[in-house]
Amino acid sequence: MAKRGDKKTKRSAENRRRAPSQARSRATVEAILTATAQILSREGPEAATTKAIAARAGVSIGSLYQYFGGQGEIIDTLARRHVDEMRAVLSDALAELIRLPIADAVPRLMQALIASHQVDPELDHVLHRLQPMQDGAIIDEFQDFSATVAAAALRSHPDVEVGDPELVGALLTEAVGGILRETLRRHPERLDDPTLERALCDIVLGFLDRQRRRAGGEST
Amino acid sequence: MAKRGDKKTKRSAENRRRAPSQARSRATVEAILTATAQILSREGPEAATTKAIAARAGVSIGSLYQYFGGQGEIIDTLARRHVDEMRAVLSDALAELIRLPIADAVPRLMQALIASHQVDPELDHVLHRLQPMQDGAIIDEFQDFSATVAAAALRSHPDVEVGDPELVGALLTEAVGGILRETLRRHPERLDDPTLERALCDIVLGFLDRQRRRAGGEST
Amino acid sequence: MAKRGDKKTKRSAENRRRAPSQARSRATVEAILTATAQILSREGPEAATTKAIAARAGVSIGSLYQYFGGQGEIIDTLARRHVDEMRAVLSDALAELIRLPIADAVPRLMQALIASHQVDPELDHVLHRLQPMQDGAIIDEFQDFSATVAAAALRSHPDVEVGDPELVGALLTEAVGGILRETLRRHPERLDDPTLERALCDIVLGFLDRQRRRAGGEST
Amino acid sequence: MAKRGDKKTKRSAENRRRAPSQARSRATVEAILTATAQILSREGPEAATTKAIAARAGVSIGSLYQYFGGQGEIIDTLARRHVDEMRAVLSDALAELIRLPIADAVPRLMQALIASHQVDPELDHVLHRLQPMQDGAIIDEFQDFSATVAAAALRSHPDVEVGDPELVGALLTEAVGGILRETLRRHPERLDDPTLERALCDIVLGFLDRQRRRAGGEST
DNA sequence: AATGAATGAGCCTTCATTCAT
DNA sequence: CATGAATGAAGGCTCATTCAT
Repeated sequence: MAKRGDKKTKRSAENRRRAPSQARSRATVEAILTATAQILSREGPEAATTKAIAARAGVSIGSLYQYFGGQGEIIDTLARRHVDEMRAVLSDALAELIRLPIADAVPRLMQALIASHQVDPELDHVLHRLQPMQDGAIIDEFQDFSATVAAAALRSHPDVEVGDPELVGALLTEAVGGILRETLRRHPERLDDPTLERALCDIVLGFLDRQRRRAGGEST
Repeated sequence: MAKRGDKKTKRSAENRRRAPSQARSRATVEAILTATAQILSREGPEAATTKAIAARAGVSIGSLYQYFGGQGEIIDTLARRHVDEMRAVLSDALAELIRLPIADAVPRLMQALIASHQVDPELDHVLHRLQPMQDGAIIDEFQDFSATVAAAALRSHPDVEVGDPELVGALLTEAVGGILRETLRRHPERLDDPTLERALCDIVLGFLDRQRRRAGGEST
Repeated sequence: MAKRGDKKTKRSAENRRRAPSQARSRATVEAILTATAQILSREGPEAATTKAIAARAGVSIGSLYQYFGGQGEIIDTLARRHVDEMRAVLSDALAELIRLPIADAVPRLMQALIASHQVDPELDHVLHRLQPMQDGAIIDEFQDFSATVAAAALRSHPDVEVGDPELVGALLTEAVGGILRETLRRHPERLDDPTLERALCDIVLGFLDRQRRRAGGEST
Repeated sequence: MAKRGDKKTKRSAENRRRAPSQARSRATVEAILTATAQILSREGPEAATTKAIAARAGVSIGSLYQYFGGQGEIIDTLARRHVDEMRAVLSDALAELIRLPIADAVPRLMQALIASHQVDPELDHVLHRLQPMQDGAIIDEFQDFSATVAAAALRSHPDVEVGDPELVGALLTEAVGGILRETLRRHPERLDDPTLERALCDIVLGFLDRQRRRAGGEST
């Protein structure tokens, strides 16, 4: 690896790869992505060389370039998939959230966030390290999505009063996300502890309590 | 970069460069560290090659190895300094925290955490990305320190009731740290908004409220 | 060069390049080995840098690592080939040696030793200089082989009486080898002088004479 | 090390060093040479960097260049000393050699050769590896000296008949030298075995026997 | 004289990418 | 389409030598 984001990439994005349409092609693309994900999470970013990816995928290095614009694109694609998976897990839990009172909705949301972070924590961590620092990193989309979801929930719940649902949604999901990522990285055993989920709920609900009180106090 | 944490580091304690004692030496060391910090925060980890560091520091590559065991050691030293600075900023605000009621102590603590995260946000972010997945990363020491400080505060305040001050301290600082780092990275303008600080306080105090209520409820 | 025998060699059996199978590959390998041999014998070990080898072989530096684990492995391979060649030349002359009386066998053996040392004297010399002080140097295998051959010859000839054929074989081949290498290195013109071969025979036969006499005298 | 004989040496021989005349200077020179010899024989040629030499000698790197034209000159000086020592050991045993009959002279000579090779076998070996390949290597002077001594002995002994004393002297000393160096390098334990010395004598005397017989036969 | 910080050419090796087969 | 040999820019590091102090 080690070269992502460098200026010396010689190939422009619109190069040669075709959209995989054949079954064979699709299988190759899958193999490449799976291989990359495995290497990335098991051996770390430095191990994810094109040679290693091709070897584990059981294809030739040339095939990598048949289907992807280069190493960076493989990782971007992987990031997109990973984010989509996390997003999907989160979405699944969202359907009836609106109808629940907030005290019930928050635990569900927390469970969903925990679940989505468990999709592939190592990969998630590696992708966070690998994505460019600039804005627009694919991996950041999950945080944005969570924030949006949270904001919508805050906005639609009549028993919640917050001044700026967008901001609050962002802050709360950043807080929860920060906790979850740190926990998964450094204290994965805590995930089995129901205390964690309860604490996450308390953070969110406690915050909303105070916001409500504050709003009430201000308006009185 | 891309090689930190590799297995092939072969420099032992013996042949490590001597601690600089002359004024000239110290200046060189400073130049190297400053140059590295600049490149790291402005151009990213990939740009921090030995050549680039030496060039920006205005010294020869050889001088890098006069004072550091290699590229990794430069970054480690930088990380240590950065963590120490952040820790110092946090510590400064800690003195009389114990005497204050929690509702006053928390805002102070939040201000201190905000201030410590402002020491060098870009560098902080890059160092977080540079850290290996395993435990023991230097940059993690700030989180550990914050957690310890928070735990001590929770423990020593009579108006706080939490079951596991260590865990709660860790979770709250992870939440706040997560928010701050994301905010600094993606929405730095929010820092000027007093809403942020208030929100952080609400998160912490709201959580403690609920913990207290829960504890009270359980014991009743 | 200068780095052979260092501790930092990190290439394990796993990631060693595959044995070349295609014709193109074999040609590249040959080119690399030939280039290395040439540089080694014409310009000395210091000149055998990877850059120089690749340049003379007409390949890129990367190709060196496609087929060899590194500079050291190229030289080891070369050494092995050289030793095998020398061994082959010596072996060819060995077939019917046993049936000849010792006075006829020794001249043949000397001729064979001379011939085997003429395979590539400069390379031989450089390889001797390159060898580490410890045991196990590839280049030493020729001496060991010669010693074994000589010991077998001594043991199987009824007109020879020596106490310790292994030791005597080793000493005589060391003597002859020492003479031949020095002669080739510093006085190559002497090789054309039939005196040399005669002298080598006289050394061996004279020594065996005395051993026989000593053995006879002792038993009488 | 590793750079001896390279073209890029920037300094010409007639550079700056003064002949050491003060006591202090002489001590420094000694320290440097001793340090170099130690490193060379104990740790091998790769370890003999100017830094290591200066460190072990307890002087600064600068001092190396005060007294020597560079690393190469240190080693050359060391080689000269080593050769001189070996030569001295050999010379000491030479005085009354001429008066002894050859059968008594040869054992003495062998003892002397063994003794001279024991002066510092490791250093001797390293110097052989380090000296340039071209003619005129300092380390070769011992062989030349031995050959000359041997030739003189052969010439002056009435009970010896050889056609070309110079050549024979060279060959015999090459043989003995080859045996001794190989023995010291690979089988140092054999030196304690009196068999070795006897074998060396037998080689020389056996050879001379045959030469005499040949000469006698030819003249008859 | 002595010191040792500074220099920088040069070394070995890696790895993303290309392209002939 | 697939292959993988070939490429070569770039990286980290070493070490003989210089020179200001």
